[in-house]
Amino acid sequence: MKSPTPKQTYHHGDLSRALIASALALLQARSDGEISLREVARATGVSATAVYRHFPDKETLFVALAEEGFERLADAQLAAAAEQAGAEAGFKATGRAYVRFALANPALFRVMTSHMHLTPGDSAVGSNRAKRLLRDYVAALLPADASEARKNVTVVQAWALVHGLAVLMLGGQIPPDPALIDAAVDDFHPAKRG
Amino acid sequence: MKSPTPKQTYHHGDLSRALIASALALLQARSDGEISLREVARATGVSATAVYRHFPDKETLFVALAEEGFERLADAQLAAAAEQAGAEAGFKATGRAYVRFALANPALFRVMTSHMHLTPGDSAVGSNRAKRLLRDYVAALLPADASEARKNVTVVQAWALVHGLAVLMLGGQIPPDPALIDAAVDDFHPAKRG
DNA sequence: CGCTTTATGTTTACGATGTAAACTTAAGCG
DNA sequence: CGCTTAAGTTTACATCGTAAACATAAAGCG
Repeated sequence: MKSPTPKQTYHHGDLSRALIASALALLQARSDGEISLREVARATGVSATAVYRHFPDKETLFVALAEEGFERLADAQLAAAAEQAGAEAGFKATGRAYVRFALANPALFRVMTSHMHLTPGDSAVGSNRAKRLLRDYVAALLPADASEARKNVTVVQAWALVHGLAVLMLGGQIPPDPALIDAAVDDFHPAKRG
Repeated sequence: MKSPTPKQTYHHGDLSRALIASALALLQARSDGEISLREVARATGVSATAVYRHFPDKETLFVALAEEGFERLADAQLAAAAEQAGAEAGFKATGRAYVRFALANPALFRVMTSHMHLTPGDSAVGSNRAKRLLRDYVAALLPADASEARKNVTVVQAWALVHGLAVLMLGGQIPPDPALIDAAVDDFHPAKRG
């Protein structure tokens, strides 16, 4: 049997997790601007090239960060939904949580959206939880005989609405006003018929 | 003697315009990835530091690119609206044009959205034309007694919807299907009451 | 136990980038 | 003409991502 305390068999002690942790901390600190590989290595107290033993390149490290971000987003959305009774209230709560998360974690959110295109397809991406939640809510809100295409369009609309709100507010194009988030999300009504 | 063709009073001949032109050409070619200052200078046939006689830094050059992009976007939206009769048809046409523009000019659109936060406030930003168009359409579509706040919310919703669609499609999160654009945009109906 | 292998890091090095500083050239103007 | 200044160039530097060579510690095996 192995040691009772969760120990690592590695040299330094699970560097990849340490790198991700310091990177997340850096992202939380600097709410804008890019973050560099070397900066992450420095914050972890390790040489820059040590990173390459755990990630093939900077991009891959950032994809890992993005995945952690999607996990947290999904957590926030599920928690927000759990506080609500009824499909419509829950649906809207997830939307508000999406925008609030982006505003609360601007740098992380930007990393998430910059590296979405590299998510390894169907492999374990945490955002799948959030996607399923959204799909289920849409199915519950639409008439039972709604076509699959119609559900799809509604999912896309809802996602685009909150994503657009988040990005535009982060970019300073729209005031990051909580009341505006609530109004814009709550007043979204899926078209009953196409 | 000098040449009779339109000459400039400057040394090289209006470098800043030449820089912007080659930068736009580069953006059209590479539909993804960043573009560097030195790359733009190289493409213009000039030394890297020559750029600094016309722009204080890279950021400012890119803001100029973004402004040109917003002009073109506004042109595309106004042209699309002009082809339609009636407020609702025109409104939707501008939305479709927004998303189509992004998909047709991915690199330019990314520069536009990355540098939106630096638009010099009220100073001559071309996007103001597009914003006014949107505002006017919303005013025409909403009941005459709609409050200013309600109009505002509708403007924000419409903008967020098309912007989110564009960004998510560019990021590969949503298939860049023209039919999906049409469906998502056309099925947007402003809430009559908040 | 010692020896070999392999995982994990480090140092060094290279080309690219953004930009500051010093220098050069060419227009414009008295 | 010579002076001033605007427009470019060369050089230099810190930083970045990352390749290559080297170092070391852990693991495995006789």
